[in-house]
Amino acid sequence: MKLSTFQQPTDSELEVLSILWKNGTSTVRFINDKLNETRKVGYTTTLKIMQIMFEKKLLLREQEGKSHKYTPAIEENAIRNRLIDKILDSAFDGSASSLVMQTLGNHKASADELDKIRKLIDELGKK
Amino acid sequence: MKLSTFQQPTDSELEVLSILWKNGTSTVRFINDKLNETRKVGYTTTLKIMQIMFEKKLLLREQEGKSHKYTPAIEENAIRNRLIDKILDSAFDGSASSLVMQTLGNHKASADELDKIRKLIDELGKK
DNA sequence: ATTTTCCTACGAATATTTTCGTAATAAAAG
DNA sequence: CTTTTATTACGAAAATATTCGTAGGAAAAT
Repeated sequence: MKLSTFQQPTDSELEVLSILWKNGTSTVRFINDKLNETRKVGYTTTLKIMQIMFEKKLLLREQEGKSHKYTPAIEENAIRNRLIDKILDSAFDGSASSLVMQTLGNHKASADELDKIRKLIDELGKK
Repeated sequence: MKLSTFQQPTDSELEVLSILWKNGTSTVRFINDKLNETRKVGYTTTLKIMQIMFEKKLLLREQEGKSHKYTPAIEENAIRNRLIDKILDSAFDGSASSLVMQTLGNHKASADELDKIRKLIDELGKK
């Protein structure tokens, strides 16, 4: 049993969260610069999205001089699980093993990574 | 290398596709009934979505008396891969093994399924 | 001290997705 | 034959997400 304690982030919001998870607490300026490494986004666009995220409680913020510093209010793993659940539900008939196999089949993993996965499977098998 | 030959389905469109993949060629009426097992949706809403999908070439259709029968124009696996790529990119830093481990960690798989995955890993390891 | 730069807040325009009402018409039922 | 039912096409409303312009003001540069 798990109840939804936060709103599902949109695609744009997820981009912002990813940058924050990777780089830690940041300003709008920093996030906007990062986004612009990939695609053109206006500063006020990013600002607006982050303000909305703050309202939705997806981000925390604190004053820092004239500007704000933002921090994710939710854990990366929570969102990861959410996303996994969503595609399991919508496209994999709820079958986790299908998702796993399809993923492994289409994306190279190093011998090292395969080993880690094997170990996890062994663990899971024991119980 | 793979280039995008079809448009990404929206969430609603994906629901329709799932039903079609599971049940085969169907009418709007059938899809709408299925959808209404889960949530309330008007008939013309479903009709409209399927008409748009036809325009986008996500569905094929053929006349059948007064009505149409629709068939998916794209393969389930193509969409599955698309969805996997998307969340890998947006939330898993591109790491397939992270996605796999997170999935296994959070969703029970039967001993049988675990076995199949193990075999796949062995296969992949050989190459 | 004045100008320029940088930030927030706000509102509105744009784009996209989802929803449904209405009209036309064909088929089925009576 | 007439009425009821089922279906498509179409357009537009509603809901949601994204984008950006403008104004106000604080800080920094000149």
